Amino acid sequence: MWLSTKTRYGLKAIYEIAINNNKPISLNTIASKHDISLSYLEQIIALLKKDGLIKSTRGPHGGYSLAKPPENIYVGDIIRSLEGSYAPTECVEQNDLCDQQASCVTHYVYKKINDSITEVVDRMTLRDLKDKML
Amino acid sequence: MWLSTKTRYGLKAIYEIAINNNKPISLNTIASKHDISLSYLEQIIALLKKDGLIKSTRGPHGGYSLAKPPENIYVGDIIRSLEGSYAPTECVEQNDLCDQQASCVTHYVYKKINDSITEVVDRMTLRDLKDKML
DNA sequence: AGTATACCCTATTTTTATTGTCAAGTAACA
DNA sequence: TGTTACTTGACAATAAAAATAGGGTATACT
Repeated sequence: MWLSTKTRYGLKAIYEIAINNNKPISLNTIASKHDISLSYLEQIIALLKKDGLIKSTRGPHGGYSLAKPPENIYVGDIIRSLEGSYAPTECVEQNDLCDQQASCVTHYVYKKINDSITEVVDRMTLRDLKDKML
Repeated sequence: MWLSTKTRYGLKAIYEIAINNNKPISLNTIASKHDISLSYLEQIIALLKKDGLIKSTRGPHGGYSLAKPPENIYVGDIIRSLEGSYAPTECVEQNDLCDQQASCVTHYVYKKINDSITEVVDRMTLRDLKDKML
């Protein structure tokens, strides 16, 4: 299991935000529904906000809502925001780490894996997920 | 970076074994070539042996060689032997962990990712890697 | 027989990252 | 003007990964 709780909680959270249809939803609501500590959820949600995927409304009846239409928010964006990277190795995400990439057979394997994950997550949007569950 | 050094070192090692063409190669040779501690490499290689991917020859001129033809050894087998699992979440590898899989949108995402990795690693054999680098 | 080589096994330590908790704020709005 | 809710930063607990250490056993070649 290589996805951290940050990503797992965060993905659930942004999906909750998405299905709330533009009405702000409070972290308290999400935290109690999914049994996550509020403090921890605050840290997680801050990542998604920093990367411009969600926006916040303060005060009573405030909360979080999507910063753009769900069809423009890719699962890949969400995972990269929360997890940082889903690359199986550093040499795949950081090209200058090793100068033998061209002749490195293991790098070839890792790149194939990374590409196949990208293929999945950068084709899938929050709109797709919403539609799927209706 | 979610693949452990176990997998990274181990994959390099079994590839070295594979390109040595049935002649046993010692761990000392591999360890010094790739700058890995011998003790650590021993632990790693033991996993591959336990799972029947390589075999050992003791004594002088001994070492490790493939237990079967390279076209019958899949990269998926190697990674599963070394890493245990490449599933992004537990709920993907262990079905009885959560009873809401059918209606769980995040499970859907994780399963898609897992399937795409399987697609890559269970199509790739050590023969393919050898051929690629010739 | 003796010795060097190389595999074999288990325990322990070090290091690092994850997973949270806690506390003290700031902003918005009814 | 008080309540709701977001914001920030420090830090502790835990678990896993990464590596070290040190003993042993089998085998080939003098």
